[in-house]
Amino acid sequence: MGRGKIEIKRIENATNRQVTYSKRRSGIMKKARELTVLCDAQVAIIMFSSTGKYHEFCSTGTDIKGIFDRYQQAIGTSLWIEQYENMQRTLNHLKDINRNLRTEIRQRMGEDLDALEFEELRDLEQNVDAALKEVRQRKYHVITTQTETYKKKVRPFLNNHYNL
Amino acid sequence: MGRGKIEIKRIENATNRQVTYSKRRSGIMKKARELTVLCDAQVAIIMFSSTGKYHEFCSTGTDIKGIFDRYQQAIGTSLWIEQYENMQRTLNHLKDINRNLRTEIRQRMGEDLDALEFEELRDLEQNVDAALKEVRQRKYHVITTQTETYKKKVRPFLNNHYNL
DNA sequence: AACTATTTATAAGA
DNA sequence: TTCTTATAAATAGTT
Repeated sequence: MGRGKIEIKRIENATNRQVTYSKRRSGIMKKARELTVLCDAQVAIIMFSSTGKYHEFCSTGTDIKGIFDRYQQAIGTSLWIEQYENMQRTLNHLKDINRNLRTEIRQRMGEDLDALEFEELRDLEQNVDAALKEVRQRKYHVITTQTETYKKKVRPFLNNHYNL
Repeated sequence: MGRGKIEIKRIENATNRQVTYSKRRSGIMKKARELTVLCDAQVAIIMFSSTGKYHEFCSTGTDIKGIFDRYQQAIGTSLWIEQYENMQRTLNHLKDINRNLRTEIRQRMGEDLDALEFEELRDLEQNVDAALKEVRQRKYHVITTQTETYKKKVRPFLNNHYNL
């Protein structure tokens, strides 16, 4: 398509090569844009010229990263997707655990007891009662053996910074 | 270019859309191949049709990953490392929280008290003592108001599955 | 899948 | 570089 037919092989003249690159690049980008609109497709294009300059195209509603993510899922060879999803699962698991732990602590502080049934309350009572005895015993032990001055450090029982 | 001019907007007929996608896709791929040869360029293309099928093009001498790596270097910022490191930080933070919460619970159970100093023990004792009163009060409340039969559900106080 | 009338892209020239 | 234009190439509608 042009004044003459050309052979598809490397253009040796550097200037011509750059001009052709520029023209054909914009041609491909236009075609890509049309394809995404006409056919409701997602397209990502990355180009590097022989001089090292890069250009990209990406269909609207996503980005290069999004399309590459999808690509990796499609071919199954997830280079980092798998690791990412693993982490996401672990993260959610940890959040669940932390929520449970905080509930446990609140109940051990005598809060949020409405959700507990009688048998649970009975177990909790016995458990807290036993704990209280342990703490008192330990406190007595400290009083009778410890001689140094105590630091003023305050323990953060269920402080706000425990929440993520 | 065809029997008639078309408007660049989504083709509503699904069959036509697929046919056009197929034709134009091969057109773009051909153009991309020609560009890489004529202009000695590197090109990567990823496409997803509206039906979810994917196709790719990549210039010879490299691969999709290679071009995306180069792209990331070109734009100077890794698209994925950042997100990954963010997650890693969040994960470690959650693990710290989790560890603190479990320590708190153990101490509220009267375990691992050796690390506590006198004032901490005194606070803990008061706290557990107050909690015990709350639990007893609640248990009494349940006994005197609840009439239904209690389910046999066992609460998992600090069960193993709390650990990650 | 093929065909072909048209539109579109572009090579070479200005 | 940007514009022009003759010609090659792509493709929309059809079979």
